[in-house]
Amino acid sequence: MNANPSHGTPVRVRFAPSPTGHLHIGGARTALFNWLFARRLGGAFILRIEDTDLQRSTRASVDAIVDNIRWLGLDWDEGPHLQSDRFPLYARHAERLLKEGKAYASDEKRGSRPAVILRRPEGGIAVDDLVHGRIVFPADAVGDLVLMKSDGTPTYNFACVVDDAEMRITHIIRGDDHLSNTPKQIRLYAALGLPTPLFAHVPLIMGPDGSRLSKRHGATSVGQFREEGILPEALVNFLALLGWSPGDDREIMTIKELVAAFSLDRVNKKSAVFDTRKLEWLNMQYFKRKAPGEVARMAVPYLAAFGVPPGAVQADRMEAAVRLLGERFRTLRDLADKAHYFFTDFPVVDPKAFRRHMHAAGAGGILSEVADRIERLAEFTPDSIEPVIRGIIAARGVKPGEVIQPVRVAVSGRAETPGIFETMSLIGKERVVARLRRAPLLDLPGDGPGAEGGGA
RNA sequence: GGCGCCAUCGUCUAGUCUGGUCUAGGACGCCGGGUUCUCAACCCGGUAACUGGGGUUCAAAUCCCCAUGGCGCUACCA
Repeated sequence: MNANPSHGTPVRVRFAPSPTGHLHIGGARTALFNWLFARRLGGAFILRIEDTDLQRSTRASVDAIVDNIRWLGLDWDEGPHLQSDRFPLYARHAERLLKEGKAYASDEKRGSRPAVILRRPEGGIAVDDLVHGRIVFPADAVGDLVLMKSDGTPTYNFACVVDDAEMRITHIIRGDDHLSNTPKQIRLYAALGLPTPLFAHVPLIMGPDGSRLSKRHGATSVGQFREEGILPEALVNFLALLGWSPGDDREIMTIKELVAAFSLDRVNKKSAVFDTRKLEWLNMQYFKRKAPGEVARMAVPYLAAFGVPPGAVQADRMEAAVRLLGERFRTLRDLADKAHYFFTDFPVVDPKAFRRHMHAAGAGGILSEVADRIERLAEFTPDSIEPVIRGIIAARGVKPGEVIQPVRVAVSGRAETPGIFETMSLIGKERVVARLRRAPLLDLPGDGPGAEGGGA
């Protein structure tokens, strides 16, 4: 049924999003599979924008999608072609089908002209899908098919088939949601007298509740993960593992390794649930493999959301903060949140941490003692700070945490930070002392009873 | 409703095509322990799955049928 491009024929695949919104995670995965397939086989990856729906398509969406595909590192060999530039082509093919009697003009008057409709096929249609195998559709599964709408624009199925044929696409790799379109399209290739490409329908990506991934599941666009500070290589790696696996136990794979290992016959049939936690874990794995200086540079723009404008970030200080934080962050946004207090006069204070450690008996006294003793230090290094704190712990005969935790909260605003001596040292003596002195005076909202609902 | 697709730990998956080597492997998460100034990381240990029922066979996660469930499509949207 399907044309079978011989081994010598160069592979040509395409990604054809419709520019009615952002680049969806499912679309990105489809683009990635197409790209991996093309690169693995030395073929061409073509970008085509399906903007036949003039009402819903926007220029901004085209730009955003293209930008995010580039960000993912998926370079294309041709395009982006816009279907809206190709309307005469579709009209020409429709005209031909009309002349040949394969299509008829609708007698229903809806727009300025009659719609062009393809006559229903005689028998059933079989699809030989590269991931599903042979699928047979009964004859009545395909009815008459509108090709050109009354407004003169082509329908999706028609424009798609004309373009895939014109662009000599050899393999159509797309989501399972297009499976039921396939018999219609095969029917169209036949009517057009054009060779039918091979099809590979990849499983859909679902939300945690098992329904198709959509906005209500939270972040679902590539742009949103980008804004969170997910690395493109981590997202690519993660997406590659959704519906495909290399067949061994490898999970952390570079783009190069993915290209080398990719094949359509290892693509799953079952839809996959998108697990943000595993994506974040993978993201951290990529941070671990990067130089702290590079991570620091990437994180600078994210600091703004925590009150630190890019101009206020000293590069060496940020790099030191990244080294100190180690593996304590999973996204760039997360890193910025955990590093902001190295750059501000005072930290954003977590009320829970404050309540827990600052209200402990003697906390105020401890903080002022630490401030007094530390202020006299000539050198403000981890090695000079530690004996002072240890000395106070010993003199009071308390557990280390009873001193260190109040200090940690006063100095960073939170109950978890890297080692306290290193943290204090990097923040700097002046700011540390000021924070220790101010903390006991703080009166945090949400602190007292009834403060929770007190808006008005 | 009709048509189609799919079905292994909570999640991603290996194993299914080419039945035995699977008392079903790995990873995320979760739980416990170690380390420790907190958290993270790390190390050790643990939890947890072949949807159900019928066949076929000496033997079924693997092959066949039915049921059930989930999802998709059912537009002059894409």
